[in-house]
Amino acid sequence: MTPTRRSSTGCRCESRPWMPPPRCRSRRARPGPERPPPTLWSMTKSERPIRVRIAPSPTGPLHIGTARSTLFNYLFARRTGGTFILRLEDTDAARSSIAYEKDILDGLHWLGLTWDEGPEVAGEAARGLFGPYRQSQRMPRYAEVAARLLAADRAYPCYCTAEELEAERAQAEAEHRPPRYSGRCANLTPAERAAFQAEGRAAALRFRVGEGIVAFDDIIRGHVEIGTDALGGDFVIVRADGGPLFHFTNVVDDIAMKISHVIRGEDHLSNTPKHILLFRALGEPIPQFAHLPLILNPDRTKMSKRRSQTAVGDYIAQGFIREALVNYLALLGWASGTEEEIFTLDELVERFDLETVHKAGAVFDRERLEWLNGQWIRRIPPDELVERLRPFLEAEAVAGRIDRMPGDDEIRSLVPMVRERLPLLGAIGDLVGFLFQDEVSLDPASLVPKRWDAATAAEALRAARAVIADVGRVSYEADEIEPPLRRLAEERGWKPGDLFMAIRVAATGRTATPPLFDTLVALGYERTLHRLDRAIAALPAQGAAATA
RNA sequence: GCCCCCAUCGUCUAGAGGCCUAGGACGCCACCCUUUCAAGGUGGAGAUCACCGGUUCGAAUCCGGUUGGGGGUACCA
Repeated sequence: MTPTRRSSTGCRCESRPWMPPPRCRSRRARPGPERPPPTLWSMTKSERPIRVRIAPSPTGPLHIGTARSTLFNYLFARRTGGTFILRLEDTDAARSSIAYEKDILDGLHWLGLTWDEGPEVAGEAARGLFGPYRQSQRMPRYAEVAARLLAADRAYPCYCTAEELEAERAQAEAEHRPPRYSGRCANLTPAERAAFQAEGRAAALRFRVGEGIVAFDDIIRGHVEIGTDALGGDFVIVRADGGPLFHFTNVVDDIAMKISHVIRGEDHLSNTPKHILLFRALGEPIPQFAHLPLILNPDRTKMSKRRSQTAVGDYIAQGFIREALVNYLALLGWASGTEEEIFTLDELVERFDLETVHKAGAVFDRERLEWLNGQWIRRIPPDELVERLRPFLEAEAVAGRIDRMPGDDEIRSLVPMVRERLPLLGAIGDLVGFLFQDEVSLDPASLVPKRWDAATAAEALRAARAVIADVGRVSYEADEIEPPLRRLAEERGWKPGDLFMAIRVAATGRTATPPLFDTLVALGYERTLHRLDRAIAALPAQGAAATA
């Protein structure tokens, strides 16, 4: 066993003779130019090549937690030069669907997390020497391994029915005993087995757990020991209908795919002894384990659809971008140790260290994600942002919230004024949708700035209309519009802000918009005049008389 | 119930026995910038490091216990 940071001395430096002895410091605390090889290597120096996997089950859309596990596996693989494998656990035919499978694969591709072996790689055909990479195609293998376990008496047929087991469980519950399989079928004689079979009972296959304590050194959690008596008795590895079960398929596949490190959620920590027992029974090397902290609902329970938005697809649909989601997910449970926190995927690969993953669960904080998303939107090159924005504008058009779809040049011209104002790409319609609507609805009350009355507003809009008309279509630029309007305000003794607000509401129907003059230019000369006319008409007609 | 894991501002975290009167970020508040909204800048509030003991000259950090939280406990994954 390689030492972990929770080894008996509590000091990781003992395995690193290059460290000066008196001061025990991590490479993060003192990242000198001559820094030693990352501790990663000492953790993974086993002879086995590094091979990690993510094994999603297509029984639902891509979950945030799966995305995070995938990311950590990916970072570890890329950091160490290992191989990253994707395999589909699609044995649960009743709940699995091809649509979910597509959602998961698409989502992972969208995040930019590439794998080296899998049922499809980068959208191309299956690749890898250890396939098939979908469980539904591995049945012969499970049957073969199950037969081996049976032949070696490491597993035995169990004829108990679901009802019988349920009764046992209820009994245990009533007597306040931990639920546990009694082992009724553990030592059946051949005659007894024959009798059950004659009854027409189908047998499930149970694995003999045995006695003792299973210990392992988790890369993140340190030394863990669990007594086999806490495992609930001999567990089923193949159902009576022949379907192999999770713990079993998982181990069989990890063996077949030569997985060296199992990096997964903490919810599997308690199941790990079962897996280790299986590896042992099959005489196979046991991989290193790293159990990641869970992502939590605001009430600190395991993140669930009930209490949180868990589908990656929903985040995509709202306009979160991959850079932000990847960045955010990496920071849930891991920190670089520096004060930087904006990282690209490649930068994460350079800095990631499985050993410094935090141990406690982390509440998913959407506001922080949105902030990061805004940071990333501002960093995207303008042309790229046009590409990313287009689908969201198309969605606005389809939904009938805008009346025409702007061309790429038009979107491109909007970029400077929207990129600082978008927490989400999906906010684009709300931000500048008024540019692409034929008419905007006007609330006469909001047309009148606080310090003004309706008459002043009407008069100001008429004057502003004249000034803008005077600028003319040809020189209709922000720099041409602003000075004469400021002059107008000065001449009439109006606060520029009030004048501009009246124009803003008249032209856009809103009190909050991107900078006014750029907005008017984006709107266009004719449309601006038209909207000013409509606004003037919307104000009380006698307003003009009152000011006279 | 039993087993396992965990515990630093509301949230994400830094912290590896003296550098900690605990740092950063999100969010919140104020101010600056400013035509609105953002963005950006500056400042502020916000953590008796869950609690109690112990080890030590010295503990957020090491040890034990308590409490609290979470996860697991299927012929689900």
